[in-house]
Amino acid sequence: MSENLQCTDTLHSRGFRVTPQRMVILRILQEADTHLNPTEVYQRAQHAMPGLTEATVYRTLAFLTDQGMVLAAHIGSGQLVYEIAGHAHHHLICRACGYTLEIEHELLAELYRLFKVSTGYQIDSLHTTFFGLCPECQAPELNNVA
Amino acid sequence: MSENLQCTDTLHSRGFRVTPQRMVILRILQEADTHLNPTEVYQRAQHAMPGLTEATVYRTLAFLTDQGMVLAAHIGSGQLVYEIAGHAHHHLICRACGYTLEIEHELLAELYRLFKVSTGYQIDSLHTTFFGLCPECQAPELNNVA
DNA sequence: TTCGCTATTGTAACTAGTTGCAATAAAGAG
DNA sequence: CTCTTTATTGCAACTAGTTACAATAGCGAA
Repeated sequence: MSENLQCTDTLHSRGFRVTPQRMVILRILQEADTHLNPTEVYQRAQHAMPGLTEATVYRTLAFLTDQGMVLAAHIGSGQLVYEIAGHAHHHLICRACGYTLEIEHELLAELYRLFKVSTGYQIDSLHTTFFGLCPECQAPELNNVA
Repeated sequence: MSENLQCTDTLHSRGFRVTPQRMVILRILQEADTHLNPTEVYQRAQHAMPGLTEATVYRTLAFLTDQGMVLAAHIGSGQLVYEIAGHAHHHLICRACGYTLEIEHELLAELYRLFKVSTGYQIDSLHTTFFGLCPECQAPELNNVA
């Protein structure tokens, strides 16, 4: 609830409007414990607000991402998913079983400093995705000899 | 040319067919000095092979990516681009001007080792994209005081 | 070389995502 | 409370990307 109030203030102070559509979509992302793709957001929003269109969902997600209230990430080939902007974190996704692990941003902070020093680029990706194999899915390929 | 022969052998040895469509698309990616999106690949392919369809371009790019001959990367919101698989590298993209810098994989190797130790995940992303601000685009926001 | 198997392509219909524009409604002024 | 401004929405048409299925064509076998 307090998060919603905070978002309301932020929007007001930046000259944007607080609309029920935006509040519904923010609420959905806050209550989700994981990332959602636009269609999932749309489906959940239908319950709270049957008239809401998919175009508005796409536009609102992009808008909230621009405002830094929501983080967008790519998972798999082309799928964009969204998540409420909380603690900065990144994803390790197993490309075999799809299991997703969150890692703290602090693990990448040193890398970002290295980028800054060696290239001048100030990186601010807060939601980077890395693909690989989780421990379970490495096993069949490596340990089946014995 | 020798790269094409190598790809031919690889496809044969894995039981896949060597088709003119695949060769054309591989050639285009080899001759491009940068990454291309599917539409750009399609347009260039039209010259060499007018009958080629866009569906085949999408399918072939996904296929070549699966085979490890081509690398796919996300740039911007939802755009997937492709690049011939050569040296492993990653991208730093300026979200203000869009300028893209390549960085060697070696810079991320230590991070991957850290992932492996702390989570067990064996990361193999060879084409990760980081967003931020390039040195020129940082200037107006930071240095305009004096 | 010819044949047969089947991976691959092209077609066309489909789903996903975007955008222009008129209608609506948030929010400040009176 | 009412009016005015204009950001935002819904609609509908659009572009981008995917997929089912029949036709085509690699390529190994004879």
